[in-house]
Amino acid sequence: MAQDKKQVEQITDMEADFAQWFTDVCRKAELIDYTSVKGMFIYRPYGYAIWENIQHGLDAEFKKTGHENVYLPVLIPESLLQKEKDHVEGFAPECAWVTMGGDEKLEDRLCVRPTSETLFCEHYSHIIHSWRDLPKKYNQWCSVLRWEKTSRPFLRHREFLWQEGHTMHATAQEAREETMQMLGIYADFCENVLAMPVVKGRKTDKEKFNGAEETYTVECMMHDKKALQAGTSHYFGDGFAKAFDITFTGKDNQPHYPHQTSWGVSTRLIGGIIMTHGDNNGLVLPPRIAPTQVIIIPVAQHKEGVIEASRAVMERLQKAGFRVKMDGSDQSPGWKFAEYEMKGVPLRLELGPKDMEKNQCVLVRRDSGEKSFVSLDGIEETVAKLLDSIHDGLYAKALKNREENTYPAFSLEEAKAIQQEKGGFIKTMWCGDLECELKMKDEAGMSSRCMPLEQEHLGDVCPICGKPAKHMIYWGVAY
RNA sequence: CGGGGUGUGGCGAAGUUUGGUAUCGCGCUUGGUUCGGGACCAAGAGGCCUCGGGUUCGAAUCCCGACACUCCGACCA
Repeated sequence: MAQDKKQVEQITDMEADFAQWFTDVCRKAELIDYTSVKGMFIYRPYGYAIWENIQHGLDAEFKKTGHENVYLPVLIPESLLQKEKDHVEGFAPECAWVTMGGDEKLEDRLCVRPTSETLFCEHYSHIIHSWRDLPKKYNQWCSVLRWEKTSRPFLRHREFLWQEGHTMHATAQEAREETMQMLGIYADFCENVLAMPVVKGRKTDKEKFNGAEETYTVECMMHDKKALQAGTSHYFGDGFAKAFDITFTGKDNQPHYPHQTSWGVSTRLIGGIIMTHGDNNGLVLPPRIAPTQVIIIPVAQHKEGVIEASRAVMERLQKAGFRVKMDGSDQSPGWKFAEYEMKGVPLRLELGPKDMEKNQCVLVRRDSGEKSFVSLDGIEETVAKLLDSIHDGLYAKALKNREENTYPAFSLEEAKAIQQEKGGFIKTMWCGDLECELKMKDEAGMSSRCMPLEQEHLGDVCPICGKPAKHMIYWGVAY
């Protein structure tokens, strides 16, 4: 069945209204529900299951690289938050405050954590004394609160789920290596598990994290050509250590400040998955993250043996390690086809009386709609191959979208024209001055995305001011 | 935070201009027939019309206010 044919009428076409399409998918695929508090969303079982799979995958990578999970409190005293000047300036405007305990007013009001650098620093100041105590490589899975003015499912919540890694190292070099290692883990995860190609790069001073020396990012292009920052990794130097008075005694018996990193990804990744792979029939999930990889639909299930045969196939596939479900409800087959397409299940397996006679089943890919009749002998291998092929196809399609919508520009006018006519990423040279960055924002409506680690030489001068260029940089409209 | 739009059973809407018993489609429940692309027939259940004030004999409808959703900006690692 051709995939360009729209089969789910409940979802707005993405070409007609991308924002409405996104909201429709979030709701119709049963990922999310709204609550009576603005910007606060319920992750429904299917949506939360995607997050759990992200957690399992990333957590395993964190553990492999020597990180330990911890849990810190949800409340931060204002006095603690204020110790690092840039940090408090960045976050104070979007903090939610606890000012009452029961019916008593609190002397030092408490901020609901927007991020936990300050708490980690306080804790590290207690437990780091000697070079033998380093490195400390902690990670926390939790939710954070930011009082955003506008909110959208997955992309901007007032409360969202994330992980925040916070590490302390004896040397700057080791901390820098950690920063880059974690950026690499995020990039690999996005590409190999979520099928989302990324651009790895460094943020400009304007865009970097408040209090960081350097911020690195993995940037993705969504289907509507807008940019989404999928993950971020910061090198802090010893700025926080100084502000929080964290010192250790080195092998030289002298006091030293440790060097710090932090890094995180959030449930925004789910928004990225939706906007990278989704189509007009709804969600399209990359197989390695899909809560259900194969949905089995028994056809004419009242006929003798159909349910039993379907269940047998399900059990075989489950035994082979796939996440498989069978829908034996009394909805019509057509209803079920539409339902699981909307929910983005990568592979549908149909099994009816005709198939049973021939010892076969029907497999339908969610990404292309391609249908094949395959033998039940060796079904495990067939499914494995198809799921890998779907992953590769999704990745290739997303990469093609990014490549076809990335343009070099050699003047501000050209950048502006490309942005207005085509959108997408624009790459230029850049002198490094904030003034030029602001000009690009004001005149072309684009913010800097990153200075990619893989630099290209597009020229010698900054196209905005004409001064000598220091970097190649990506620009775009971002979520 | 500024500007626009919207708020009526679970969902989508009509009704608001011109105040007078709450409508439709889908979904839901039960029974039956169906079953390879959102099946059909029959009988049912379900509504503080977002919330709070006001005007009126009477408000979904008019007036004032609040809240939420949504779009465009600003802001936002």
